[in-house]
Amino acid sequence: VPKVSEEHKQERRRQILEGARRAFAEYGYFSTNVGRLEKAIGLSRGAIFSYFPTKLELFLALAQDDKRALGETWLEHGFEGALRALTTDHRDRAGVYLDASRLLRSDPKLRERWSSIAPDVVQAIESRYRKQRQAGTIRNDVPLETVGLFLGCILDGLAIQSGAGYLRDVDVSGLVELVRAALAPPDAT
Amino acid sequence: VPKVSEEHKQERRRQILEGARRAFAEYGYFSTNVGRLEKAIGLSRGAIFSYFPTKLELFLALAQDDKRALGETWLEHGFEGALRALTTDHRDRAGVYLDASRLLRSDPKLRERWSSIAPDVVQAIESRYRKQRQAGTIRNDVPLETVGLFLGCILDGLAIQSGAGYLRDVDVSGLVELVRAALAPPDAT
Amino acid sequence: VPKVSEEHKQERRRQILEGARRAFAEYGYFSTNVGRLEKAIGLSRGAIFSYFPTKLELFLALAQDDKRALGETWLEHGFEGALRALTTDHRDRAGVYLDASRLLRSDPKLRERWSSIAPDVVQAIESRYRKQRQAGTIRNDVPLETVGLFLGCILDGLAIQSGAGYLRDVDVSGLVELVRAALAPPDAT
Amino acid sequence: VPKVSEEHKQERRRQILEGARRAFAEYGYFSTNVGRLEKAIGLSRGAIFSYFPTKLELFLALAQDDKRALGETWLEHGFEGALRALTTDHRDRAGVYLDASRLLRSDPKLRERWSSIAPDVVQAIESRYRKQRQAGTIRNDVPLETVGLFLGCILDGLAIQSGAGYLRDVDVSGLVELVRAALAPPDAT
DNA sequence: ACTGGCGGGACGTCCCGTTGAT
DNA sequence: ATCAACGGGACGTCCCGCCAGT
Repeated sequence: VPKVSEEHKQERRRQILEGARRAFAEYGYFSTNVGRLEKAIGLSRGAIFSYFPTKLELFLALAQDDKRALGETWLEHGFEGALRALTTDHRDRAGVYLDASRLLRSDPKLRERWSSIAPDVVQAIESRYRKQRQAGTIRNDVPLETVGLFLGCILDGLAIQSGAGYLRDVDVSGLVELVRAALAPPDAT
Repeated sequence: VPKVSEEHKQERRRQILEGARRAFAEYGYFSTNVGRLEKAIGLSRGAIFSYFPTKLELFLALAQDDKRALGETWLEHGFEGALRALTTDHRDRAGVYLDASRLLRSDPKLRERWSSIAPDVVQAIESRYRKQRQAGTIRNDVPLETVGLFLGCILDGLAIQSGAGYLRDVDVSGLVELVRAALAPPDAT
Repeated sequence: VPKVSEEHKQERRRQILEGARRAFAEYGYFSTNVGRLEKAIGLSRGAIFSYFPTKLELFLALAQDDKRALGETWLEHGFEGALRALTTDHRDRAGVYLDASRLLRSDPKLRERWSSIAPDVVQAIESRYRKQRQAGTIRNDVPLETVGLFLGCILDGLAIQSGAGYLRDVDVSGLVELVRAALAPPDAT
Repeated sequence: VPKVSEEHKQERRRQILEGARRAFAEYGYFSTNVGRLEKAIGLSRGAIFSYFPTKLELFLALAQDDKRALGETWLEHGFEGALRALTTDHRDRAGVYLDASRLLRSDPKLRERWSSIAPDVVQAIESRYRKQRQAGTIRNDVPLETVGLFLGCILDGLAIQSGAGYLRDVDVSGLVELVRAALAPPDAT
């Protein structure tokens, strides 16, 4: 018989993830020591490490959530919506995402793990663009892969630039217009 | 009377920076410990830290060099050249650049320092796009700032994606074509 | 809910201070590295530095205790008692005291901190000698300050000499007699 | 054939010792790193270490000089002269002396070495007090050794106290009077 | 004779994850 | 379930002394 309800555990888990996101976003993965996690989360080491075995696992769980969340935002509100989210609600997520990207560079095992996150969402996005391409909504003279690379660059690049600090009011609308123009079929006058 | 010639010191400095770049690119700033620096550089702690007071200063000197180098490549070989460089010769630079971006997020003092690097190159690039905009080579219905944001996103984004590892042969040509289309004047049929 | 009782913590604190005193007395402040502290205390770095933030703070806490303890011995057993204690029970304290004196020379901030230790005891000692001076028990043709300087020199000097090692059996009785003669009223035949 | 004269070498040696004294007095033995020595002396590592094999040997040579110098001052100007010198010209020497005392505590080999310094001067001082004792100038109801302990305590104690900083104008005259009274024959009315 | 680049050991501190106590 | 004391490894930096170079 569990002492606490399953809901309680889920609630605690959420509390830990939320606090951890704030800490990781503010200090970065490596500069976030356990003391800072404790403070940001409001629980002690023991509690935190009973939900996640290591600091890295906690971080990865977070990054995983974020990757899925960003993908779902993209699906639900379109690319523009994803961009806007990056500069508003998901700002902290962008920090985590950046750290994750950096960790991925160095560790092939992590890369594998990363690519297996939320495959359904990734495929849904891909299939949407494939359809748009076939329907002629977006140009089809560049490979679909390149379109993905392009959009990924914009997303990731915005994550970096929005964190640089000198971008208070990012002109997302302008950016979206440029992206639209880039992907518009050539004959669209 | 100095023990070694000035040239020798410059040579050593270059040796240290080159080795450090390899190490930082492979492991990331935080996971590059001094032992790895020693091994990658081929010198001892004593030598390394007689040229740079701290690991951070060494890293920043590197990032500074890279920011300028990328800017100069951009000036000399155009945006496409800069993109290609990122995926070929400058690949290691991209890793350093990514780490720098992450460090910048957390530290306002570093941000200030970063923005004061190579202002001449930055201004030269800006003025070039301003002229192109006035000449009608690129569209003028979006602010110059937004063009900068767009190009910056592509560059930074490519830096992230090229390091992710699953991009062996990046379709830079396709990417360039999309960028061209994005910036082309609307009436260019 | 704390894991261990308050008593346990006090006990641990005492254990650390006692071990640290042995180590500092034997090797001196600077030659007492953390490994020696661990060995002398019987706890690990983690434990020690969870009670005292730095080696210096640990040392200062110790010196503070000692200054107060010596003063209280002086009050309770008189100057002779303090002298005897220095050569017997407080021998380790003398070593710590000597190191503290040396540290104080170089650092004004430490000096200030030092002078604010156990002011009640210091004042009690002062007032005792003031009364003795007024009562004619000790000579009053030298300023009270000079008496303090004199006694302080004897105490500090004995701390040095007793540690020099070549003084196994210090003639404290003779020393006390000389001190008595020095302070006796001139007309006391 | 030596390139430089013997005088030059002696001069250099003196320069090194003088600079080193300033540095050691200001920072203490352990906090005086070689960089500070270089600055205080005006020579580089290489030069310094060609005259003294290690930092410790340089320090000991200094302390040795100081012990002899203080003894000679004592012989020449009496105990009062030695006391006054400690608070004026020899102030820096006091710092070195204190460090030496601390080092001696921990190292028996150093102790032996220390006690073999300037035996002639030490014996001259001893014999002077032996004569005074026999002549009845100072009391003879305490062992000569105790007199030595007493005077040593005063000297060492003053070295400590004069460095504490809160003693700007030390009442040496008063101190001397107390010492005189302590050693005066009992029947001296 | 003198300089200072350099090797490499040692230091104090930090920090993660475990464990025993509540 | 939660806490915080604790172990012990690893880190960046400092620093001494050597010796190659002028």
